[in-house]
Amino acid sequence: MTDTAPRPTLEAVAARAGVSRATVSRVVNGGDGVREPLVERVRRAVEELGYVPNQAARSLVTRRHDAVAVVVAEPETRVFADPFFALQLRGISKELTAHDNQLVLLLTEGRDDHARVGRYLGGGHVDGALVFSLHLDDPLPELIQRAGVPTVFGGRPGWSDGTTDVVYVDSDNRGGAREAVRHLVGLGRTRVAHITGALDQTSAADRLDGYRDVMGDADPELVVRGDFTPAGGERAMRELLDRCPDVDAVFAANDLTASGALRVLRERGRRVPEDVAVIGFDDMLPVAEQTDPPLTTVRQDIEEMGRLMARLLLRDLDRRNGGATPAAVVLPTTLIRRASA
Amino acid sequence: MTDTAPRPTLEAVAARAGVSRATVSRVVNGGDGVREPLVERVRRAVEELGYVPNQAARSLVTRRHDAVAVVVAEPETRVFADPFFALQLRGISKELTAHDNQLVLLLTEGRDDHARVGRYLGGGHVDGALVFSLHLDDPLPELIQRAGVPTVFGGRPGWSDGTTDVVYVDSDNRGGAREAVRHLVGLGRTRVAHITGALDQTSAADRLDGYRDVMGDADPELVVRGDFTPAGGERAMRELLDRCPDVDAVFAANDLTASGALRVLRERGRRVPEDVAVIGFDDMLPVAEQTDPPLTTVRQDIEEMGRLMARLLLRDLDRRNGGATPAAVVLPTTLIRRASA
DNA sequence: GCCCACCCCGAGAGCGCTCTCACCCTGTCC
DNA sequence: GGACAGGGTGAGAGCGCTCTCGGGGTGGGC
Repeated sequence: MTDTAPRPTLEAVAARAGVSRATVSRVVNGGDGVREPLVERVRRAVEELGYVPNQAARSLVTRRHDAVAVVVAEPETRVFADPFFALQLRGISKELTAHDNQLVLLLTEGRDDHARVGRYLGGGHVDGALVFSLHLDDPLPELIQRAGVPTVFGGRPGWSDGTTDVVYVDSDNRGGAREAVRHLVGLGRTRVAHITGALDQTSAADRLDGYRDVMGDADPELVVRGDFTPAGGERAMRELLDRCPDVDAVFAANDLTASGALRVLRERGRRVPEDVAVIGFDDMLPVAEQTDPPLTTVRQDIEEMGRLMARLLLRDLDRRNGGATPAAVVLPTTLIRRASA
Repeated sequence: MTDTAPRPTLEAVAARAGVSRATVSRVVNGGDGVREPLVERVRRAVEELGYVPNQAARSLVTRRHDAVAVVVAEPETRVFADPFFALQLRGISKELTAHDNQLVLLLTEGRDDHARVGRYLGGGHVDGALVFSLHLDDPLPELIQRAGVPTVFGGRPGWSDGTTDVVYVDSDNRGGAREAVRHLVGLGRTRVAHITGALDQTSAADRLDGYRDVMGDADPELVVRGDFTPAGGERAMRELLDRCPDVDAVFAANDLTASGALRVLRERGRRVPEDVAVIGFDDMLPVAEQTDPPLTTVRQDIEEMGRLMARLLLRDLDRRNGGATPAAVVLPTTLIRRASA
């Protein structure tokens, strides 16, 4: 079954078409500078023999791999608990295959893996890397920077405060948060609270900043730490109700957090949205649509983020071909109105 | 920043260590048959120069790539709506990196992509493939079979009815379903219904079979078609309540379906589990733990499935080294008791 | 003390491809 | 009609590695 039929080489195709290896190579790579009849003959020979170029041999001389690594630093399983990652991956995949690039997936498990990833990226197996760096103190980005591989980050890396020329794609967390909080205020709510995400992640910090942009530092009691999980949302909501029983709106750092908050509100007999309006973030469908009531939330186009990351990286790799130097991109968000606010 | 420092070659290391290329190669690949002092010298030279083998050059001669493709056929977004896929990927990744293999991810979008995948796999870029074949009529498996690449499937492929020697890893859908239904019967329920999954998938068919193993064909009215989605679960539950108002238990094909069913039950004023007991399948955490009441469900060790797939494939690739021919593996499931049944 | 076996190591031939360079052939201009 | 472009094609080198094979050194047995 697994008979290893010796795959035809360029040589074989050349022989069959009655031309030189060089000509076959030219045809296979686009056919520029080869006269039509010859092109045709070579094409036929390729077809008949079922020739497929040997990528290893090609890379050996071109020093290109047409492959990019996707690095997902994943100390916690959170990444896997939502479809965020999968959607982004999908966007990346689409864009990469559209440009005949392969996607090499690198999942890291704990610190020990960092060295391995660094070695791999430095090892010149891929032309570039797409990196999801979630935490402020993640040593991975630096390792990668050192490896000298062109890289695009998913989400603003914690250490990139305008100075360095790091390329990343992020959604407008701050702006989205502002819109959500403004919506709550527009509803006439005056005691608008915020349950934060894990603040060692830039997305959480940015959302908090957005909240503050609108609410100022009015009542610090209204800001409670969460951690992006439903359990964290429950805990925070309980604390909030104890501390500020008059709270009439909650902007949660993400939908998971919001779902936890909703549960506590119901448990304590607060009606949503009548007594307390709730807004989440992410528009994570299996959650946002299934909560009771369905969640008003801030949507980000996650798949587009992935696609964009890939596009920026490929552009960077093609820079020599006159492409512009890519810069960071921040995608807009949209408020999705459902029943909770 | 992206200075292309010419990476050191075997030649360079050899020169520095004062030995031949062959010796360096031997050391780099394990060091068998090289005397200790030399090994040491070479190691040092490698270290000092920061030598990393050129994978392309290596593959060119060994005809090995130490890379396997993971193919996810994904006509529908369902795959992405749950963490199933991500967990499996994680198991795969762990096992592969433990054996120094790379993971090349191939996501297919619609039928047109099949050809591309076939070409890629046939193109000898990877040593083997792990394929998630969800549907009975999926043409992908055949394409892959034809490509002659060693393959392990995730989930029993529809056409593999014992005859062919296809290798796959699946969980014991039928057995798990039996256990769930038996549990319901053990609770004293007599009108146990089943909301199926999308029956063009073997997992759904197997779960239905498991249900029938226990309930027989008693009352065909009690079996309603679902499609693995919450919406499908709602629809089916409504139909069920209309048709058989005396239903006192529901075994749903998965947790998403169960969550939809729960919503309808609450809406119609049926108490769970007092009036109607509900069991799901998958133990999909963000859903199963968040439903009201928390869902009793059948857990499968998804990450382990992934790990096992990778292990079987690697074993297959190593068969020449005396490893046994791998066969299909079916993993056990466990009933997780929460509040809904 | 000699021969043989065995173990290390180095030389060299490729793996399949790209790419430069030189050659040739056609056409054009004077 | 001859020289000169200029584009199309082929020859050949070389990318960095593995692996076979042969030579030389070492040790053991008689």
